[in-house]
Amino acid sequence: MEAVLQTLRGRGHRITMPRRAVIDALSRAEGHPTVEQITADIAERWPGIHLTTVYRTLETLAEVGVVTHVHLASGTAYHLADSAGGMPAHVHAQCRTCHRVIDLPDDVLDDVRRRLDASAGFRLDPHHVALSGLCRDCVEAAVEDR
Amino acid sequence: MEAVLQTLRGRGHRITMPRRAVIDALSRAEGHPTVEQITADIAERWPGIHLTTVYRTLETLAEVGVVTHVHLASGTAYHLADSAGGMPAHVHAQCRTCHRVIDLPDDVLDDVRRRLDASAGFRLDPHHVALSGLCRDCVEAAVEDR
DNA sequence: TTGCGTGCAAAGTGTTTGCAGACGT
DNA sequence: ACGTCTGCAAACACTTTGCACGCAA
Repeated sequence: MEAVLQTLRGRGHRITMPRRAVIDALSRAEGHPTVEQITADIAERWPGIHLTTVYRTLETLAEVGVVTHVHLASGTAYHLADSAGGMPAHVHAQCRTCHRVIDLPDDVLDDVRRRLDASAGFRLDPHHVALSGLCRDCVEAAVEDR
Repeated sequence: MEAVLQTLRGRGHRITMPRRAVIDALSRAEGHPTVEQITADIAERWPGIHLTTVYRTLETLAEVGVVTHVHLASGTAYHLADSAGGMPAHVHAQCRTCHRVIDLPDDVLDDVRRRLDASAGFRLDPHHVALSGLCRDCVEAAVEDR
């Protein structure tokens, strides 16, 4: 938390209540909160922080490199970067039925990445979008439905 | 085209001008058009077809299984399904700089899929979202910028 | 003739922008 | 005191919905 604030200040940004609030929310968040969820979480302890401000704050934090975002089928989710005390980098997968996000080992796409680079010159960024599919529970639920 | 119309009719749907127009647009489309692009393309030859109708038509065609969609970072793109005379199924990758969509062999994610199924019970759907990264041209452009 | 499908308008989402005032430095 | 940040309202892009009419079957 303090380290993140220092990074911010070092880059010429100011330390404000909304920024503390967002960083706080991200650091205590379990999974991969959306802007909506972050704002809701903040609202309980730091009332009056506007949704717009959360968007702008996340943008600033991303620019400075302390937050990362993933594109999910259901929207965009944020979390603290590894270097800022968040989870180590990992690949995301999302269930297209229940929308649960599953964290995968960071190297699951390494082979694919090598292959795409070699064959098409395409530099895969494994963290930027979530893979899509069905989680175990939803597969089982689908089977029971028959 | 005719085959697709038959499928539609067989499922109890009616054959209408907008539906012909959308199928026509999809079958002559080069890449992975968005709803916007499909509508624009249609507008030239079949004026007066409303954006709303294109959305609804695509929904119907998807329900019947003749069109497929991919979630790109920049929106949703559609194309005819393999079984409806479209391209064979393939994996998509999109450049996060120029937004170009690159088609990849359908099997690039097979290993990953097997691994996710075995380790987490997650059934990957390789076609539903596009992988993200940088295409060759944009990698080179980035290097030149230094 | 029946009722599905369409055009149009309007409402919904999720995100961004413009502006005046508040506040960190 | 300066200039960045914030709250608010409004604009925005994309997608969905309600409704009355028109047309496929």
